[in-house]
Formats: sequence, C-alpha cells, structure tokens
Amino acid sequence: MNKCEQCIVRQFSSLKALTKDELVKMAECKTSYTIKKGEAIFEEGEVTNGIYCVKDGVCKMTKLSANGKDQIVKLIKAGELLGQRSMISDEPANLSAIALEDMEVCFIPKAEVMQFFNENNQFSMNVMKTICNDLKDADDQMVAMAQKTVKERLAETLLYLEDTFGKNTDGTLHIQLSREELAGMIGTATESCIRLLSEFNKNEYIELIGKKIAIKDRNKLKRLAD
Amino acid sequence: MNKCEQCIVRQFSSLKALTKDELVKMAECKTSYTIKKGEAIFEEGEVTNGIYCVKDGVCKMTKLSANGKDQIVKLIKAGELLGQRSMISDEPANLSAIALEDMEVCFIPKAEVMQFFNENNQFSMNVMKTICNDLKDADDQMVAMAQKTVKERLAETLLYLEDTFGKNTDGTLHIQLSREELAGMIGTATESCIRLLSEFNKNEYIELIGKKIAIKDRNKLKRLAD
DNA sequence: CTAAATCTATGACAAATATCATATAAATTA
DNA sequence: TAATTTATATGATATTTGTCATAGATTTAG
Repeated sequence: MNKCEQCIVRQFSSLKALTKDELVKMAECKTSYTIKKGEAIFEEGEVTNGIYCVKDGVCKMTKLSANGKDQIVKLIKAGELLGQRSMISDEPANLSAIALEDMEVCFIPKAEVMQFFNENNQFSMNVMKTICNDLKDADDQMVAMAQKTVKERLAETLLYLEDTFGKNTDGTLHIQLSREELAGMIGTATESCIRLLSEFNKNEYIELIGKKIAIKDRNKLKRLAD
Repeated sequence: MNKCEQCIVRQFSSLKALTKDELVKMAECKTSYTIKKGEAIFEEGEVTNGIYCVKDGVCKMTKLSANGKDQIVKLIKAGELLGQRSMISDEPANLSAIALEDMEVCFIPKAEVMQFFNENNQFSMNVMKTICNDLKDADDQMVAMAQKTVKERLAETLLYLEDTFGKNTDGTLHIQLSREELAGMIGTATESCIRLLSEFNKNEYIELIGKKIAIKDRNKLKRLAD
C-alpha cells in the first residue's frame, strides 16, 4: 500500500488541504487500480460511492446522446479528482469516465471523503471551488456549442489541447485523440472534423503527421477561435 | 425592513437550513430591491460581493457571445439564489442576470453568507448540492447543444417552459419570452426559431395566439425532443 | 390618435454541416 | 505474412441552419 502522504499528485487537487493524519487515514482506506486505455473507470448511470484520484494518465468524461454519438464533456488528467459531483449530489454518475491512456487511479470511499469534508473546512472549500470552476467551464462551453461554428470550436479545442496537455519534441500534440474523439469534443460529425483538419493543414495552421497533429500557427488559430 | 423569517421563498432555497438567529441576522444586513422588467440585477464581469435571493419574478442568465448574440444559459425564478458561484469562486459574474418580469430581490453581503457557510454545515451542503445540480444541468445542456437539432431543442425547451413556469387559463405558457429570447435559449437565429414555431403550429403541436404559445400535443413534442 | 419603432412572419438564397459512398492507410489478428 | 478490421481521407449530395430582404402586426412615444 502506497502512502498518500508521499503521492505528489495530491498537491494538485483539493486533497492538498488534508492534514498528515487525514492522509494516513486515506492511505488505509483507498484502493489503487490500473486502468487500461479504452477501459471505463465508471459509466454513466453507475453508482460510484466514492471519488477517484487520478495518479497517472488522462481520461475522457463522455455522455451518450440520443443519436448514438459520444459527446466528450471534458478531459481529466493526473492530479484531478473524479466523481465529486455525483458523490455530493448523491446520484449515479452523469458521465462515463473512459481512459485515453493507461491510467493509475485511487478510489477513496464516500464515507471517508465525507468525514474530511465535515472536519476540514479548507478541503470542502477546495472541492466547492473546483465544482464552481467546472460549472463556469460548462456554461462557457455550452455557449460555445450554441454560438460558434464547428471551425471555431475546432481551432479553440486544438489550442486547448496543446495548452493543457503539451506537445512532443516533434511539435505534435502530446494527447492522443482519434478523429472520432476530437469530433466528439467539438460536437460534430467525424467526417466534418477530418475535413476541417485537412483545411487547416492546407492553410498551414496545423500539420498532419500521420494521425498526429502539430500546431503551426497559434495566432491564426486564435484569431479563428475568437 | 421585512423579516426574512417570515419570507416564504426562503423555504425553497439553500436558505431553508438557516436558524432563527441566522435569519434575524440576515434580515438586518440584507437590502431589498425592485427590478423592472428588462433591467439587470448584475452584468457579466461585474463584481457582486454577495448573493441575491429572488423573492418574486423571473430572470434570465445570459452570456454575450463573440457574434453579438445573447445566449440564455438558464432561467431563475422566485425562491432561487443568484450569484453563488461567483461568490464562492471569488470571481466577477460570468453571466448577466436580466429581469424577464418585474422582480423583487434581496441582496445579502458576502461576509454574512460566508459566516453562515462556515457555521452552518447544512446550509453549505445545500449550496453545494445546488451548484452540483447546476453543473449536471449545464453538462446535459451542453450535450444537447452539440448533438440535437434546433427542432429537437425547441421542442425540449417548450416542454421545459410549461413544466417549470406553468400555463395560463387559456393554455398559453405563463412565462413571457420574445421570439428572440426563445431563440437565445435554444441557440439559434431568431428567424429559424420563428420558422419552426410556425411549423409546429401547422402540425398542431402548438398553437400560436398572438405572441403567446400554447402547447397542444405534449406527446408529439416529447417524441420530437427525444 | 398618429407616426415611429419594434416584433413577428415569411420568402429567397447562401453557407454550414451531415450523410452516404468509397478509397486508401494503418493497425490488428489469424 | 496475409487477411481482416479499423481509422483516416475525400467526393458527391442532401439537409439544416443562417442571412438578408421585406411586409404586416403590434407596441411605444410624441
């Protein structure tokens, strides 16, 4: 059993407010999992009864829409927590969490989290601020979906992906998304997404290197995205 | 100065968790406002430094998008609180709150709210649950914007408006939205919204009575909305 | 009450986007 | 390795949606 106290990623989440004692307690009740790329941590409608702390890897939070397409609502990376909203609302998960890379996550049962919640004001405040931030992002994204064109949203998303997940030495986006997944993020058909990537490629805003994407002209993309 | 203790609408919000003493304290620090239809309670970017409790009336929460259109993110009615997210995040308002009818609202300064927050666990839990609910709604709405057609979103919205705000004796929706505002809710051009309303009218899903809208066939609308 | 402004409505057309078909490239499996 | 599946790419076309123009209806202001 690894000690939570020595786990670096906790510094990046609400958990940074926990005391040494609380961390020891958490280490005792947590369960560690390895999740393979493509596997679900949990799925929409599932009762989770706790939260997950992402130690390594990235996952997508998706929702299946009536037309059968998976909409990617957000991406979660190492250091972030999963399932906080469902836990607080006391509801089944509203979104599925699917690994985009091999992941390491720790599960912390609801009972313990709620105890930290009640005893540690800073922790609960941190969680609340995180959720408030998620709400702001969701509102903004909703407006983008409603008011921006697919082209604008693609430009915006490419910049977000580079800013959030960085790039490889060859300049390609570090995060590996299929065209279908990228389309699922911007809310469009896969073919439309591919077509616009080709267009961006021709215009030299980006470069397509096999399945990978390298951003060539941030400014032009930024201007496009508004 | 009216007593918060005797105010019925507090029962419908997170404030229901407050004790008698806390309510007395709140009554002493609150400010009451009358807001005329069309006026703003606060605007996007404004620092609010507190929350508003809606005593009467309905307002729209909007965000101005880059193309100059106002997207309506949500509607708030009597009994609900406004500005909680900004207060907790310690940020300027992300959305504008504009009265759709004449309103009565009470402003409660941040300092007092935060004190209740720290001293009354049930209250802070209520606020948190409300925000979690807002987050779920926002995520769902985002997916709807991305994946549903304008027609589906219009059908969905009409049902939501009847369910949430009720109807008049003649069957028309009680809430008064202009075609432009309705378009702003579903995220489309005003003309497209009007055109679809005409179509729904021809198909007898709804009836247009002047500027008012009456739902005639809930089932067909529901089937359309998915 | 009348004139002006605003809102609702509709036609004509343009632009954006989705769908279907098909080809090629890449990855996976037998 | 060959065969099969899956992912990417692109053309052709249909559908959806937006934009511009205009007209009538309603509301507002003088």
